Amino acid sequence: MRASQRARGEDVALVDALLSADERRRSSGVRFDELRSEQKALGKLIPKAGADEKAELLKKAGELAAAVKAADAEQDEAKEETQALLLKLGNIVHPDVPVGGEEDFTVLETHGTIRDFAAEGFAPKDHLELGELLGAIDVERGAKVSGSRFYYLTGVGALLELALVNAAIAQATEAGFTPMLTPALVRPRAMEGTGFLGQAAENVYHLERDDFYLVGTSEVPLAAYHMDEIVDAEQLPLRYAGFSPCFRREAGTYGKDTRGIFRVHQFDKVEMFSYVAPEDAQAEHQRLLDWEKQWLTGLELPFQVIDVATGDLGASASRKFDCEAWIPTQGKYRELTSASNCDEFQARRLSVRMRETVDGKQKVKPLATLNGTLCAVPRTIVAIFENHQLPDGSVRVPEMLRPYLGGREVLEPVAK
RNA sequence: GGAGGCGUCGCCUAGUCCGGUCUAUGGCGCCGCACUGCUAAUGCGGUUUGGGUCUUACCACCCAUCGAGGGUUCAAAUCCCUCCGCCUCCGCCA
Repeated sequence: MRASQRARGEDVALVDALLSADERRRSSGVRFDELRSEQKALGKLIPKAGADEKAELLKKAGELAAAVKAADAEQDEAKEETQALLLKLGNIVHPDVPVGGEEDFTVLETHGTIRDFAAEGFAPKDHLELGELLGAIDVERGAKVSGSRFYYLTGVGALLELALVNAAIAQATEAGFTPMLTPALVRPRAMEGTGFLGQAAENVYHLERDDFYLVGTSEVPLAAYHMDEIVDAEQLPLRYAGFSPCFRREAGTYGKDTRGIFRVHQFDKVEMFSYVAPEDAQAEHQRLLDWEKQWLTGLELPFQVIDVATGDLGASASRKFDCEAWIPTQGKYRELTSASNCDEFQARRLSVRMRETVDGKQKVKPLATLNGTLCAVPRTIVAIFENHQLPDGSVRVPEMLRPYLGGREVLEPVAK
């Protein structure tokens, strides 16, 4: 069930059931084809037949029709079972992924320098305290209006979000991504195909009356963008930078990260999404990670890159690299971005395929999809506030961001 | 929200009233070949997608596919139902 078990091959029973259901699907399909062929041949004779001959033929045709119907029903049933089993099966985990739970990740790289606040002679304030001093974050009214884990970004906080989003979209566009504004409400098929209705389902908002799901990331509408399409190999890679609100129920996180805006029910995010040939997926995964590193480096944040362990992978990723920024008041690295290689998992479920020519023959096969966070706004704000704070509660604006904030170099506390 | 129209194998399109002759028409585009200094033009042939059987491979054949799913029937692009999408008009609205 868990990814760590998948890695050790404990889904063997599921795979066996899947294979046998698929074989049943195939064999009943063959039988259906044969019966149908017979039926068609007989059907051609009927209009031409004489009166007495006709009665005989109609009787035979009636029997054949019943047999066809039965074979068809069996085929449908086997197909359904195959599909149901397939949807239960998680992606195959990359062999290099560390086995274990959330804490069993491997640190791949460390970047930047952690500030020594003691040496600087002051104790760092946490992001909420800073946010309130700057007039940037209002969680009290967020809770009044919408409940816990909701917030307002106000004044310079709102400007900072817009600056971050613009900077992120600019970087992605520069790298060749097509900017996309996506739907935040999707149909069940998009949600299921992307892999969010499995063990992640409890964290998804659902609008029962209209049977819409609120997306937790623009990965969903971007993955489903080419649903049921066949893409020419020459068009790959297709790269999209989506910007959308993200909604997460955060079930089972009571008491976790309750302060401030680190973990919230609604936030905005710029997400990178790639469609590539399967053989190019690993290289693309690395590229997505590189773009994330470029982004965090530009924001002058100290961070580490981890190889997420099997138990924390989710259903759709075969491998996941997270970039975790240092959060001074927590004394640890926390996830800011996440790059997943889904291989053909999502493409199979959403029926996105590629057409390539091999030895002069056209071949259609599933392609690979990958996604990576560029900027999840609230967490990025948390990291910027805490890492770039000054003794008086001001926050230094990283140089890269200044053009997007009207040249502002420092955010300063406002009088209450 | 109300009323009406529409959805055919890349694009356009015939066929749907009246079920079997649809193995889905024609044009455009595209691919191949021929012809021609080159190009163009012309002629001939090919050109939905998926699955399967057979095969070293090529080929050949079978089944499904006329927006999707169901139903009626010996037989459905064609008749009936549900759903999805698009268009027009009305209402409401940022």
